Amino acid sequence: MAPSQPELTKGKKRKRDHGSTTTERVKKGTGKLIRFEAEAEGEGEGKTEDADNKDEAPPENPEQTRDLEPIHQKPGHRHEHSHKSSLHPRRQQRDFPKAHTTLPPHVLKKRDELLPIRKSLPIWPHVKSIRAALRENNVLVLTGETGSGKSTQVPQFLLSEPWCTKTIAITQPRRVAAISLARRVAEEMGSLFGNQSPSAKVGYSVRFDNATGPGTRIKFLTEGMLLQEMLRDPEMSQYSAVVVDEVHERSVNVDLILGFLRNLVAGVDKGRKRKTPLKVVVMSATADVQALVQFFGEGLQTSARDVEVETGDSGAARTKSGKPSIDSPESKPDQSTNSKSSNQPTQGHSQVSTCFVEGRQYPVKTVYLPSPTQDWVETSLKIIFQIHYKEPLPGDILVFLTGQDTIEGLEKLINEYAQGMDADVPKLLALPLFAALPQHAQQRIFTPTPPRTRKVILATNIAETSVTVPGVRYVIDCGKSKIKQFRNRLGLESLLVKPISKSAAIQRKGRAGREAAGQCYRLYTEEGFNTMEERTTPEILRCDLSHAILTMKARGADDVLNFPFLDRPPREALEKALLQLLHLSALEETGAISEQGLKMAKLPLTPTLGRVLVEAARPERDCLLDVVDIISALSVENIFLNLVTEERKEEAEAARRELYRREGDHMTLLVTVQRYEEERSDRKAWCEKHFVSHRAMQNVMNVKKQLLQQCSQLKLLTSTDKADSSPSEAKTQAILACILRGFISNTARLMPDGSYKTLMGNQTVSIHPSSVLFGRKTEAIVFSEFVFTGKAWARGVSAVQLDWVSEVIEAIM
DNA sequence: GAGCACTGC
Repeated sequence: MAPSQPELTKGKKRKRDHGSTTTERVKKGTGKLIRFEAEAEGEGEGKTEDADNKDEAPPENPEQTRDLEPIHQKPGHRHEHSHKSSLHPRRQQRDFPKAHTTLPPHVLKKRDELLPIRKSLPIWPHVKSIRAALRENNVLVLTGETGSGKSTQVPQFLLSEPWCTKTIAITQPRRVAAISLARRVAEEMGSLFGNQSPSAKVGYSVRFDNATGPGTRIKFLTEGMLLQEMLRDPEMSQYSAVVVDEVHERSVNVDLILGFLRNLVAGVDKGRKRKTPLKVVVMSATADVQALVQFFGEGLQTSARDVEVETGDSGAARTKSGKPSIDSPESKPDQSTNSKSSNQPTQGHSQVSTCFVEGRQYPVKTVYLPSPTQDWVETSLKIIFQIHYKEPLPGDILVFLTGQDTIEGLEKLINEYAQGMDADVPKLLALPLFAALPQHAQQRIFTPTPPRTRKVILATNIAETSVTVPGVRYVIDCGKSKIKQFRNRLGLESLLVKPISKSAAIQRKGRAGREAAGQCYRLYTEEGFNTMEERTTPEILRCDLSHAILTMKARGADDVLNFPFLDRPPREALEKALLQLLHLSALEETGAISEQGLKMAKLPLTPTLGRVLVEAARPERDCLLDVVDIISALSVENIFLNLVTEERKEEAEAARRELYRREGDHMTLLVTVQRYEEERSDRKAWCEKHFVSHRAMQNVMNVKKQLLQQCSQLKLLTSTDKADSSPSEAKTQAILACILRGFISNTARLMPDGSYKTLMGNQTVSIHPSSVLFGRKTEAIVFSEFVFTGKAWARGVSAVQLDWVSEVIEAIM
């Protein structure tokens, strides 16, 4: 039962990553960071802290970090940079606030407190080489492991550079990260934050929340936000540099950003050349340096060849021989920055620099199972109690499982077994953690552990990247996760339990070594580990590409088959998506983006939902406001609460009956949103009464507001349409026609045997039990979601007439 | 005839 202890580490004294004197500092620093991450999870975002000093401007001191003694210069003694101002009129134009006043004392104090922590970060000694690298070249690939400090320090290092006259953008995959990093950097710089004051130098931009001002020089934003900006301002004229962080996570958005940036720095975008070059820093945790360097290096070389052809410049000819630097960082651990352009001084800016920064991590011992198991719940249970009896407190346990059901199963078992423990054994506190859990329940992992208690956090993938659980010294990893996979042929998504990659396993293990030395129990054998894929398949290789391609077309990247992909999706997947966009009339027959397609690309919606919206704005449909309500409800998590017990389910059914519509789920959503809005006194109580999620409804209202704004910007909101509180028959038909136009590939007809078969593809589908049409028979259905979980399910279903469907199909084929 | 990893605009 007990997993074997690995012989390698047994009895051997574990070596720390650093000496004992620095350990204290490190611990202090780590602790701060974790508290700060935990705060960011909460509401309010601490915006009040500096609020009473709104008018006080911190000193502008661009030189401050240059000599590694940034903060020790007295405020007010700032350097004058008249030469810089005359060289860069843009800076004057932006009128970045100047420091005529002293800093608020508490802001100063905080800044000075943080300085020693900053200085102890592994990235701090690299400041000179990072700056030199970007003076020499326009692209830097920086590899920094967890805890290196790259996300907070790199933008600060670059701010004082002569080329940096505008703003630095730094992207994050998640909202919380963008917001909390911005707050941290503001504190470190002794600046106010966000839009507290026009002089605030650090800000962030995430959906529904833009906290930037005229003085913003460092701007943290989500990847999606940057992409939207890139559609509106193709040259990225407000930025001197773009830092792309967490590239190793390889979201579709990051892949698009990298492709666009490569074209931009290489100047291959037709007619798009910036006056001053854009500096690009690509930051990644794992050592994918070679692929990234090659990716940008090839682009630069192509452009250098173009220059040669155009100008006949003999100097440029030499670029051809200048290969991009492809040294792996591990091979040169003592040489922090590599650049191959030094031997070709005439060829500045045509190469890619690399930099490797070591991480900060305590050692973690790995323990494998002697033989494979299928029963993770049972095995986890044994290991949890084995750790609990054997290892001293403190030291919480983090268990990685695949989903809600296994988590709840294990939680129940732990609680049962824990009751049988002797009174002298410390208590065990099992805490589930998954995204669908209400916010307050998720917050429980951040509350201090009660005395003589060990926390056991039972988590999904959410704890791998999104949430940092404090206090963990033991990790149990089942080696699997649920992965979404798009099937091109069927056009449906499936969620499958699959083995994780080696890099994910290493990431999970690392969660045990954030605060002290730890242990990682892998519920698989060492051989099992060795057979795992090296890295997780990037999302772009396993998702529906229609949205990505629409974005590319909207940005003028017309030749999608030759787009610079870091990983090129199979031709079949690209063609499938192009065809889908053609059917949606987002593209012309020639493949060029249509006027309609451009509007769809600018909406924060999938192409299908975007198409529904655009259709609703047409005069003959004239139902935009109702459709916006439906789309808003479809854009958020399920607005109807999931009930567990049979009794509560029946209660909910009865309470919701007045909302249900026989036309299907879409009209039911419309009525629910309308009734919620009609409720003027207590919407929260209304939600509780109808078993509707209040949080989800608040999100619906946010999305609705944003969509209406964008509709008016895109000149879609010009109709005479009025939302009726009870849509007429004709209105209902118009609404369903719009839904059909977007989801024509998601239609099915009733077969004589009572099953449904899709009209395009002849696939059997079933109406999902969550639908109001579950168990009903109607001649045809249209559905907004098509998922495979053991069986093909249609979710978000409306009843339609077969001849409506045929009409649309004939029109587009 | 019964289900849902995680982000994000």
